[in-house]
Amino acid sequence: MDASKVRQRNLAAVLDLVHRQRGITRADLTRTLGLNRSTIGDLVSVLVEHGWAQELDDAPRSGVGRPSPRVLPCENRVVAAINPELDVIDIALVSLGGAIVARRRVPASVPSVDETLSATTATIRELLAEHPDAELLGAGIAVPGLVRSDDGFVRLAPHLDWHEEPLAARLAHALKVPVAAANDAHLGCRAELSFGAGVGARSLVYLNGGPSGIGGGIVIDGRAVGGAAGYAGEIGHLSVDASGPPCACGARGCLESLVSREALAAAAGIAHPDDDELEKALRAATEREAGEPGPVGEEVLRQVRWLAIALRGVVNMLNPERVVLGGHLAALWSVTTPSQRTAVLAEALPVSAHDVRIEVAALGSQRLLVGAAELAWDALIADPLGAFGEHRDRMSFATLAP
Amino acid sequence: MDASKVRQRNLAAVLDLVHRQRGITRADLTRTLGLNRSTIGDLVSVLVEHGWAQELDDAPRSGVGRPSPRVLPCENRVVAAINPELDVIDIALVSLGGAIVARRRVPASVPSVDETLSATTATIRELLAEHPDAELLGAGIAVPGLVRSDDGFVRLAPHLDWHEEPLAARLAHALKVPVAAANDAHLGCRAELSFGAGVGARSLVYLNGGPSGIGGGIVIDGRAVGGAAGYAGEIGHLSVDASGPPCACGARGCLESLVSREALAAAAGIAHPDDDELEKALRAATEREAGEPGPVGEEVLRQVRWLAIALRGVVNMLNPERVVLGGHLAALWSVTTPSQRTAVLAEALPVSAHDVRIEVAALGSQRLLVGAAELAWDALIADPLGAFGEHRDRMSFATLAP
DNA sequence: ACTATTTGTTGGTTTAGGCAACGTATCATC
DNA sequence: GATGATACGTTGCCTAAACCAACAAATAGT
Repeated sequence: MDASKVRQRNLAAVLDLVHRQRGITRADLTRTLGLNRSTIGDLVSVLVEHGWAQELDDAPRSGVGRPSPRVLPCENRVVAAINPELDVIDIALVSLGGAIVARRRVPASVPSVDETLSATTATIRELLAEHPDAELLGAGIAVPGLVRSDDGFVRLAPHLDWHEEPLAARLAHALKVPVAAANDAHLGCRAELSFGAGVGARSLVYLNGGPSGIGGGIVIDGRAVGGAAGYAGEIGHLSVDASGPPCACGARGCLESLVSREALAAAAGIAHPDDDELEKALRAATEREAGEPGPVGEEVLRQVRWLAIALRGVVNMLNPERVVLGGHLAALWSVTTPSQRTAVLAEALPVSAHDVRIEVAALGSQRLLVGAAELAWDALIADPLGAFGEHRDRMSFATLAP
Repeated sequence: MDASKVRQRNLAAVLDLVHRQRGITRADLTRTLGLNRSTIGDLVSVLVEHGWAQELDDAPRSGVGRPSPRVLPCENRVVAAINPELDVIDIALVSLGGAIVARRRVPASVPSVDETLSATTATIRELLAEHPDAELLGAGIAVPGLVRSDDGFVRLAPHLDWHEEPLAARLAHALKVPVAAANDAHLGCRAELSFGAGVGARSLVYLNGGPSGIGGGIVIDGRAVGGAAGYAGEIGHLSVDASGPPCACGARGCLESLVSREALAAAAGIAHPDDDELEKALRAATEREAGEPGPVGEEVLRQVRWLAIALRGVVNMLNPERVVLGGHLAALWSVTTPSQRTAVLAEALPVSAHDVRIEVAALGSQRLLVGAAELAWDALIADPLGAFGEHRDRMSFATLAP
C-alpha cells in the first residue's frame, strides 16, 4: 500500500460515489469519505481532467454557507451490457451513473455463442454509431448459467445449451475492450444493490425467480460474494424437502422444483407470462377468490411455505440485513397476506429474523442490463487512471486461449 | 485514507503475518506484502520498538545470499481467552502467535454470569501472577449462544440460561482491558482459519458438532462473516427435512435435530463421550461390524445422509473452497467410507462440488480458546500503535450501560 | 448592509513509501 | 581459503499525496 495505491483507492472511492449516487456535492463527498476538503477538491479535479466527471453549479440551495458544486458522472462514457435469453438478445449501452442510454432487443432463437457474439458486436456498433459521443470502455454479460468469475468463462448455460465457452474472452477480442461475464442472478443482485431495493444494505440476499429457475446473489459487507470460483448464489438448489420431487440438477426437493413460475402461471390460468403479467393475473385471481381458499390462493400458500423454509435457512446462516425478491418470487410475494408474510420468518431464529427486511426488487426489466454494466464498471472504477493514460496497453484483458 | 492510516494498515499487515505464521523472515514479508525492503525494515523496527516483535538471527540457511533475520512475535504479550461451558469454565492466556501460555479449567455447574465473571477475573489474576512477564492486552470470550458482535452482548445462551447479558462490557470493566465476545462456533472457525485446517483458504465453511447442537462459521474472502449483527453461521438450523422432527428452535427438521451427538453415542453404546472417546468408540464399532451393516453403521449412514443435504445446500449457495468439520461431525466423518464421502457432494452442483475440500478440524480441545484469543487479537493487531502510546485512553472499550 | 456559516482555494508542511548505492553474509567454484 | 555471484539489510535522498491554516467566496438570516 504505497502512496500511488492510496491515490488510486481514493479516486476509486470518489468515482464510485459519483457513479452510485448519480451526482453528489463535494461537501457530501468530504463528509462521506472523511478526507480533507482540499484533498477532495484535488481528487475531483483529477477525475474531471480525465473525463470521468463534470462539475455543475446547480446547487440545491440547502442552507447557509457557500453552496457546494455537484459532481456528476460524465454520461458519454458507456459500457455495453448484454443479456442473452432464449428468444432475444438484450443489448444496451449504459452510462456512468447507471442510466441506459440505448437499448435494443435482438430477436433470436436459442442463440449459439457464435450467433450471440456476431449479433452483439453488430448491435453494439450500430448503437455506438447512433450515439457518436458515446465512448465505449468495456462490456458485461449476464449469462443464465454458471460462469467462472476469473475470466468470464461459461461453464454451462443449460437453457442456451452452451458448454465450456470462453465467452468474455471472445467478446473482448471482438470489441477490443475488457469484457466480464457473470451469472444473471448475480448481476440482478448487483443492480439492486447499487440502484434498487438493496441500496444502503451492507449484507443482503437476493433471490430471483426466472424462467430457468431460481437464482440468487449474496452480498456480505457491501461486496458481492462469488465464492471460490464465482458459482456462489445458487439458492434455487437449496434443499427444502428431502423427499421432494427430483430436480434437473440431480438432487431432490430443491427450492426451484417446488417454487416455480410454471406452477404459479398454471394456477392463475395463463401461459408464458412475463413478470408483470404474472403479478397482474395472480392479483386478479386472489381478489376474485377473496377470503375463500381457491386454487390460486392454495398454490400461492404452498409456494410461500416452501420459500419460507429456504429463507429461514438463509437467514439463519447469513443473518442478512435485507432480503430482496425478484422475478416471479416478487409476484408471489406481492399477493401474500400480511399474516402469511409474518409467518415466513416466524420459525427462523428470532435474533436474526427480527431485523430482516424482505423487499421486492425495484428495477424491473432493466435489472440484468444494469447489473451487467455494474460488473463492467467495477474494473474501470477501481482504477480510474489505469484504464487510460500511458499504460492502457498493460491493461488486463480477458485473454483468449490459443 | 491518509498517510497515517496507510502506516497503520501496513503495520497491521506485518504484525498479522508475524502472528499467524508464528515468525517469518523479513525477506518473506517483503515478498508477501509487495513493499520495499527498506519499508519492511522500517515497519519491523517500529514493531520491535513497541514490543510487538523481536528479531532473531537463527536463519535456516536456505541458499545463497545474506540470510534474512526472522521476525518473531513477542510472547510475553498475551490475551485472555475464556470459554464458559456447562460444567467448567475454560480459561487461558494466549500469546501473540496463538500459543497457549497457561490454561486452567475451573469446575463449575451451569455457572451464572456473575459466577463466570468472578471466577474468570480471579483465575486470570492468578495466571498473570504465575507469569509475571506476561502483559495482558485484552480478552475474548467464546459463548455457546447468540452474541451481538458490536459489543459482545449475549442475547441468549440457552444451555447456560443466560439472557440479554452485557458480558463483554462487564468483563472489560473488571479487567480494565478491551474484551470481545462471540459465538463459540464462530471462534472455532476463526481458530481453524488462522492455525488449523483452514489455513490458506480464502473461503470456507466450518461446521461444529457440540453438545448443544451444530454451530458454524463462514469465511468469505478471508474474513469471518458475522452478518448484520453477528448471528450468522447457524448452520445447525438449516432445514434438511421439511417433515422432520421438531427442533428446540421452533422449526422442524433442522440439521441439528437429525445429526446429533446423542444419537451417535447411543448407537455406539456410550454416554456423554468427549470428542475423542466418541471417535474411538465409533471406529471400534464400525470395525467390529466390518462390512455388514450393523446398528452403528446404519446410524452413521443416516446421519451422513442428512449432513450431505445440508452440505449440498451450503456448497451450492456459497461455493466455498473448503469445508471443515469439527466436534462430533469430525468423529462422524472420520468413520465414513470413501464411497460414502464421495456420495456426500454427488448431488451438489458439479462446478461447485468439484473443488471443495472437506477436512476435519485440526486444533482439538484448544480450538475455542485459540479462537477467542484470535478475536481479542484482531482489534489489537489492527492498530499496533493505537493500543499503546499517547492515545491509549482514547481506546475503544466496550462500555457498560449505566 | 452586516454577521454567521459553510465551502472552495492556495501555499506550505508532514508523513511514509520508493529508490539507488553501498555494505554484509552466505554459497559455489576453483 | 580466496573469489565472485547472489540475496539481503542499511542509509540518505526523493517524491507523492494527504493535511492544515489562512483566506476568499457565496449564501441565509437579522
